[in-house]
Amino acid sequence: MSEMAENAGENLAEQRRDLLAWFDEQQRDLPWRRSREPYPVWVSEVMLQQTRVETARPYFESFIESFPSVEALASADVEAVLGKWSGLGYYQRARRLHAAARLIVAAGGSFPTTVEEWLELPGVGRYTAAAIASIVLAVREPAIDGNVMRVVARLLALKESPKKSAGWRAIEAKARELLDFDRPGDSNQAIMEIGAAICRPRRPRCSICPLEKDCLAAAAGEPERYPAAGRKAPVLRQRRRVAVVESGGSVLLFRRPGDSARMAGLWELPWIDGEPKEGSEEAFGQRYGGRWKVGPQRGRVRHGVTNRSFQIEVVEAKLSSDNEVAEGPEAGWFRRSDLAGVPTTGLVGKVLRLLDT
DNA sequence: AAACCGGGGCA
DNA sequence: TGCCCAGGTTT
Repeated sequence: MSEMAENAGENLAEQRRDLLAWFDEQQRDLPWRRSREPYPVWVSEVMLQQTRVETARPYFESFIESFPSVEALASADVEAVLGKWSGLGYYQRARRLHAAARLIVAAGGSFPTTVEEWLELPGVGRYTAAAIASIVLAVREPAIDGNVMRVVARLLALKESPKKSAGWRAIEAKARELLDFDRPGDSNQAIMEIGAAICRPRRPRCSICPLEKDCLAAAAGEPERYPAAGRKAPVLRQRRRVAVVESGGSVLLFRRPGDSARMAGLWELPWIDGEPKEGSEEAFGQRYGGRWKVGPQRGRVRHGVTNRSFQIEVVEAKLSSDNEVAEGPEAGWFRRSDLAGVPTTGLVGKVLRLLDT
């Protein structure tokens, strides 16, 4: 072995040690880190898809309490699962988690034992499969999420965008090198945690980073320059009017069709699209049935998803007769205090919170 | 590869 | 308001 290659190998071994030493000392106490059982690790990884740790934490504890095992999850009604997920967003994750639980139980109740088997489950992509397999099975597979992408792009001072295949391959190779041979799951979690706590998108705290001496971006004094930005899609703006119909302490919600492309089967507030103008009473009537009387505006909320931004006007409304809405989509009256276990869209909670203030 | 998924939190 | 987050799936 040449001297240079030998040094590189020693540096790598040192980086792995530094990473684990930092993790052993600084890792957060998170509920899903209390065991390495596949079920809680799997649930946590799905909840953490596109979701911050502190947001997911209370949902995880409540979810595990309601569905303590894969058997409990599989035998639960999908409605109950969605109800516990309500407020977390991206509800397809809950549907896929539930469907995967039924697949696992139907196949005998044992969890996958390889990355490839995990990948076959709905809702488990290459990130999640690698994360679970490294934590539960000690498989040496890099779990590359947005945090890892940023940390490694900075370590390498990577010129290419990680969203291009060349850039992504470079990140994957480096991330793999950083994994300990005995504790790859802790290595993966350590890089992610550094991304969240130290190697932040803006104002990274390089001086307390265990990898600072190995980081080319830090050495160049411009860590924020990485990762190289890809093309950003323009945000589409759209106006919407949402109606709150209250009667006897209950609010009127409608159920989205079960085969709907988005938010299938969730309960939502009645809405119509377009510029707010006269005539929206007819539009509500056409969409939901009944004769509508639209009252005063109660406020505005913004509801953004990925590359879409809804500007929503919240109005009060009344119906001349409750049973007239039976013509439209499935309708239901819900007491505000009972909504906790009901699978509603995120917007329902947002609008009702607005009315409380 | 790119679009889409119709979330949520924070500066 | 823009940006980011422990991404997955479809086209």
